[in-house]
Amino acid sequence: MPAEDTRSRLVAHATNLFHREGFHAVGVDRLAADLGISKKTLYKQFRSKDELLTEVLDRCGDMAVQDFPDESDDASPRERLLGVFDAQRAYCEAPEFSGCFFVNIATEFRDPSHPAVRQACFHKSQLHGYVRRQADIAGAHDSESLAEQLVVLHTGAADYALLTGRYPATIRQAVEALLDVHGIH
Amino acid sequence: MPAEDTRSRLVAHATNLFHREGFHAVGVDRLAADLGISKKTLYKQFRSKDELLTEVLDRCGDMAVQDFPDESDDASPRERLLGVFDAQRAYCEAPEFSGCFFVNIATEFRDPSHPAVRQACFHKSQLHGYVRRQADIAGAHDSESLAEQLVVLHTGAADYALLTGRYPATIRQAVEALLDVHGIH
DNA sequence: CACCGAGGAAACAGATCTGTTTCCAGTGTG
DNA sequence: CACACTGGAAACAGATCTGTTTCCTCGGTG
Repeated sequence: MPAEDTRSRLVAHATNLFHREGFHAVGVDRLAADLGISKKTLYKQFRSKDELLTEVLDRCGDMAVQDFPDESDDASPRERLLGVFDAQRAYCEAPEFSGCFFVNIATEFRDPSHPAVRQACFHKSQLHGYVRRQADIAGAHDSESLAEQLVVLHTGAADYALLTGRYPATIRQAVEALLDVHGIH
Repeated sequence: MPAEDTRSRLVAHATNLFHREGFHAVGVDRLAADLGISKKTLYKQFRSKDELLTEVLDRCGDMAVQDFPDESDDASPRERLLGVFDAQRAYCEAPEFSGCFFVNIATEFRDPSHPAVRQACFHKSQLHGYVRRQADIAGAHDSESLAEQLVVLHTGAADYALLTGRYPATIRQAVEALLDVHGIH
């Protein structure tokens, strides 16, 4: 098997396990065994487990943004913003859902200077920017506040789904109420 | 020093450290050393580190409810519900704030049957019940939905404060919008 | 066939944790 | 003083992790 395949299979599997069980809970022995390779091979691809995590975080950061509705389609800003939460709902209702990956990893590494925590902040800021752009297009009078409010709702909804096992059904109503208040129709 | 003092000092200190750095990141050696006692004494008070965590969680569960505005005072339900977020704001802006303790610990123990995770759910359900009671008193037409929405906002606000280092200033406006929608004036 | 390199299996080193045990110093009491 | 008890310091056992190394097997190539 080509080395690149081994590398990407490692990143993919590590993403799953780190997300579902946590970075510290998953040992490199298990990662290697699951993929039918030896630790020797793993450490030839990545200098350390931390380097593997960095690659995992980079990959997830890229993927998360793709879940936002395409800004070049012909939907209205309101529809796009509601679409963010529809996409999140689908994400949270998947059987393997286990919380926001970035928040989970950031909780494990409390140190704010750790790359994992910084990546989590960056992801939130990407959502923030997306909301602001949509709100500005729609002529909202305070897109900054709306963005903050929707980011809070977005984060809270994932937590709620994780703790209760059910995505909060009334989120959509709450989002619509906030969009109405900010004049986005 | 009386044994009871040692016990409660242990619980208090463990609460701080488990909250700020995580359960697994804080060893019993350090806990004992910080308090100037030996591990022997610690293990005479608690059979295991897990038993200490159980006591910590019980104590925090009791304390968290006390942060909700007293239901027997003469404030209106709307004022009480806004007061929940004012109290949270003060909590999040304290220098030692490091996220919702229950969510943090629950994230460490992914197993939903673990007492820590159950305690986290219980705490959220207590907030849910509080909101519902206030909403029902105020004659809301759908107190269940409002409770869900405010719990999501509440959880998300703590996450936001943890990740960004700043409590979301526009939460109050969002809460007021939702209260308005549900007919609570 | 002879050789060589890639990679698996597993031992190993070193660190770090929980929980136990040993030893000893200090203290209160007869 | 003699004795018993408390609790600190530290060694220890056993587990678990990361990362390294050793040994061996197997497949490709001259």
